[in-house]
Amino acid sequence: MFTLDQLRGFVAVAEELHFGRAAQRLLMTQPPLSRQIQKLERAVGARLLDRDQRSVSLTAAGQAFLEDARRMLATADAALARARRVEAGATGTVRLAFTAGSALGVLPTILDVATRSLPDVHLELVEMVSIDQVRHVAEGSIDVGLARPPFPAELLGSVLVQRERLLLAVPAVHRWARGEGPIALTEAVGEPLIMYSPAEARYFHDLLVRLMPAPGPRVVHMVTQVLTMLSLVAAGRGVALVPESSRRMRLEGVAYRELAGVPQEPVELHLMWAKESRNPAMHALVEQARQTFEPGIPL
Amino acid sequence: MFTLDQLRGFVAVAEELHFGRAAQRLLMTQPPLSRQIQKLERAVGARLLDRDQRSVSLTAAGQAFLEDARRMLATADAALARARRVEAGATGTVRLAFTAGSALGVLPTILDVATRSLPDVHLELVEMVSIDQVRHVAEGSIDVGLARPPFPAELLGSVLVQRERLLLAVPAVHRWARGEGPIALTEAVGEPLIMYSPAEARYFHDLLVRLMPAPGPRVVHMVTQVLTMLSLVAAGRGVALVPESSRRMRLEGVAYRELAGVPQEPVELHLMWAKESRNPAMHALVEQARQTFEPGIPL
DNA sequence: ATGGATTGATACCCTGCGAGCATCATGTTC
DNA sequence: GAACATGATGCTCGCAGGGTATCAATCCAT
Repeated sequence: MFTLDQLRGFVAVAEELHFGRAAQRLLMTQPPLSRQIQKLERAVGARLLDRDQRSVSLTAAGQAFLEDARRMLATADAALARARRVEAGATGTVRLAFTAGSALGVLPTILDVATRSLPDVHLELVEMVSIDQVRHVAEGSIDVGLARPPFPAELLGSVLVQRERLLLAVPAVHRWARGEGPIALTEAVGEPLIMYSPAEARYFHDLLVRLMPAPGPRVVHMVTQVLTMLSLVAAGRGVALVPESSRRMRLEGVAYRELAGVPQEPVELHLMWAKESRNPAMHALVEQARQTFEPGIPL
Repeated sequence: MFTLDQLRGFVAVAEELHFGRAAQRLLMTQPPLSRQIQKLERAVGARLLDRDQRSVSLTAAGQAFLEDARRMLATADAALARARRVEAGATGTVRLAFTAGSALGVLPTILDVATRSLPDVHLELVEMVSIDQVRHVAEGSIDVGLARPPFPAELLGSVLVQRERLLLAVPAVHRWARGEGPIALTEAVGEPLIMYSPAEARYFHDLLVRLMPAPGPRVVHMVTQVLTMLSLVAAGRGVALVPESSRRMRLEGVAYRELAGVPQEPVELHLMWAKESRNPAMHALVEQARQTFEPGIPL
């Protein structure tokens, strides 16, 4: 088999059609170049150059081989550059998981930051609930997640990217739908409540259980998705506590009221990644996100 | 700069993920192989392999470089064969790219047509996803592609060679696996769905997004290859929508059902080439394909 | 805990590939 | 036919790269 140096020699001679000048261009003397070409022709098993003591020309086989040789050399250069860029984190692929809720809120910002500051990094998006994200990120099948706590801190790093209020969603036909101002949580628990499932939507479930005063509300449904929850509210099945960003869904038949008697912005969303991951593009993305969000979040 | 031998060494180690076995495969001992890789990494200027005393794995840069390395080695082999054929007086060569999916469907027919009507034209085959095909055909490093739309019409010509149905693939243990008759798409979206990646498998991704009714399915995985998709189905991770031809893979643990509520044959495959190419053998092949397929496709 | 097994990295040796220099063979030009 | 130009060949030598022996770190079984 031939070597890349032989290819470079061949391309130079094919372009100059002159061994001496080609050797000069390659910063070498003419004799080794001659032998390089001979060796290449033996390796290929075909005459590539016609040299008749006075001038050099390409054979048909040489013309065909020249194309391939140029292509190989170009690929070689490109491969170097590409590998270096990947290592520097300037290019590559990041697999990003997000919760359905974050698609309405902070995900567009993240995508914006990523495409602006890392234009050559390719993003693969997968929708996934928080606990599944934690598993996939820990396993390495996903690089970063937009998810809600808790995370196993020894494996995963995380940075807070969003805090938001909890609103009360009520049916449009409900007596509270037309009112103004906040409604006290103590008052709200008198209504039938649509609750989050403790398994798939553990974060919201636990958050609400912590906030609820002792007697506890009357739970009429347990669901996983905020969208399902709002559909049930619209159908008049009860009221629900939802993060403010879900208001952007603009669902027919649902009205929102502020809540009193709850912490100001209790709903957190984090960007989360495997600490020991060796995907430089992922680390670059996280760094960008950190710079964008970390100082900007009023705590 | 690196050498082809170093590339061969790297590819072997990347495939075996083990220096000893890779060295065995290359008919050499392990120490020089280790140094070959070190030298390659120095030449590239990036770590390509993570080796932690016990196991070897590819870095992100290594994954990117592996693709290029494989391409260079393949080009090297092809260049030898091509130069020899040209010297032997054989007429032309056509480099044909195909998607993994088309290998099961229309590719055999194309090969049949080509070898029957153009016996002296040599065909080089490369497997490649559609977007890569478009790039390579536009650049001229591939002559024709069997790919899915869209194509930039000002650069590339194309002709439809296949339309096929979309089937629902379900795990063999699923309750639908033993049934008969079509399943409505509206019913199917209730199941967890394995989806196509929007980047590498853009055609299928966009097609499914267009077909899906509003609430949207629960996407549990995003993959690029139909084979991966069917493996996940076989593993019981969810259901998938796949082109009918993939049925020929006969994967254990997967059952197929027809779909109702979708267009009859929504999956298209085209033969596609660079209009301004000067490869006569390529144009002859395209002409043959056009005659074979153009009238035969019932639209 | 401890000794053996596994695996990639190092030390050292040695062969041979390939570069340079000098020179040859052949063809062109005046 | 002499001077020149150009690619090929003979010879020498340095070093790239392969082999053997061995080390260092880790895993595993007892």
